[in-house]
Amino acid sequence: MSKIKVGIYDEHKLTQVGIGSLLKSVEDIEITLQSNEKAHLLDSLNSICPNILIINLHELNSPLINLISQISTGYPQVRILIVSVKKEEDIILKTIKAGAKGFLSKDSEKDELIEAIYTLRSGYDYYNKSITHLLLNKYIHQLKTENESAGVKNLSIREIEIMKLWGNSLTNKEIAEKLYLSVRTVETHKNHIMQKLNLKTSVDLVKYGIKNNIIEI
Amino acid sequence: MSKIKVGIYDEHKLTQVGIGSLLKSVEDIEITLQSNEKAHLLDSLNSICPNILIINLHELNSPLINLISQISTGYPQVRILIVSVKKEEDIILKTIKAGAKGFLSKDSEKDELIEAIYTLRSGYDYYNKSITHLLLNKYIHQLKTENESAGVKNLSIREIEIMKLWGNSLTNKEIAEKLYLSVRTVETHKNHIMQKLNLKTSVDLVKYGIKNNIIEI
DNA sequence: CAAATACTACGTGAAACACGTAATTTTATA
DNA sequence: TATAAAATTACGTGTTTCACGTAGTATTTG
Repeated sequence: MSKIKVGIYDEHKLTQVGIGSLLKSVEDIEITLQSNEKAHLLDSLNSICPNILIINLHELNSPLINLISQISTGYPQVRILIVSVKKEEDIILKTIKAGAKGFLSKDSEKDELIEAIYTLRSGYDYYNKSITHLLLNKYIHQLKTENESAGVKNLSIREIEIMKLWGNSLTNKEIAEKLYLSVRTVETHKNHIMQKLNLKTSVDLVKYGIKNNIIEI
Repeated sequence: MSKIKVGIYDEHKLTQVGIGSLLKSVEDIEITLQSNEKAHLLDSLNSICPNILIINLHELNSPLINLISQISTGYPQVRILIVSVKKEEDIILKTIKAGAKGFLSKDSEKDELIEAIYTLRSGYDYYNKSITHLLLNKYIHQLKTENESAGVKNLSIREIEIMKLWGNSLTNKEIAEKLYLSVRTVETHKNHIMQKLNLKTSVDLVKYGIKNNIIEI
């Protein structure tokens, strides 16, 4: 097999060099792209297409998240590996959601970095141990305590109230009567809900409600 | 530190002995309780309180799930480790939800069993690698997007087919197009479904579908 | 073979939904 | 505090879905 083409993106030159030199000594790996500037990176990706793009994450800001999702959708062959000092849950989740295929914390060993690269190369995702733990715990926690509605905050109290009644199999008319509203108002609230949550069908709304513990299954 | 007190519960005596003899040779572990009968186990827990209770899982039935949650709530100091031939997702999830703190599949090595025991002893949860993968994948998948699955009884094949598509947020029109039917036929099928299941609203239908694994949440 | 079930489809009226407009009130924020 | 933003209420209009009935044509089954 030919060498694994690795790109490195790092907004700080110094640390970029660090990762670069770490990988230089590895037989199967060749660094084909190094960049510390967004525009330059995107430009380069058009001509040079690495198998793995290591993004050295210092601070997670929305431009960077944007960059990740831009690359992961625009260049799906390029698999993104995040290397990050910080390993807060929400950083990891955001990068994964944005399309990163792997996540290493900075305290990882060189061996692990290489293992991660190989793993990504072979099509799997890679998350290092501490992160695996983090994700697992979060997931398990979610499994165990099926409670609070977190991201539901965008909905107003009234909207949630109506959603609950509706999720309890009441018709619009019944909801209207119970809340002393016109049926049209109930409809309007539901329209707003659908718009806010960007849902297409009421099936989606039921699912959303269940997932967010607004609707009892 | 004193020895780790391990209990073994196994509805089949033969396999119980297997695990027991495996652990007998381990210095730090002492088997303080062995049982193959629910009532006996619960009774014993009142006098003997092991640190770890290994439950050898052959078949997951609701009495067993009940037992797990009973122990995990009634005797929180006893940390439950499931050893199971089967490693289907839903079995794992159910045991975790019920309060198991660890899960090993039967193809695990002795070393892993011991590692699991130590890990549980020190207060952490333990899930073996293949399971970790499973959970992680499920979680990550959940983070990224969603999909579909297989069904149940009363309903005809066609009806389930339509229910699935509908549960996947297709409109009647889209379903009709996909299956080369008239929209009226799709409606008729849905009417039949509602009648058969004796459901009042489509909210109920979504819930039914989810509960019966026809609709993926 | 008869009976039941499945699959197809239409008619009709009611309910729900999509999308827009809009007045009033409450809440945030510059 | 003035003003913008969001929440709550409601209607108009056209489309889609739902409830309930009818019905012809398979297919399965006792």
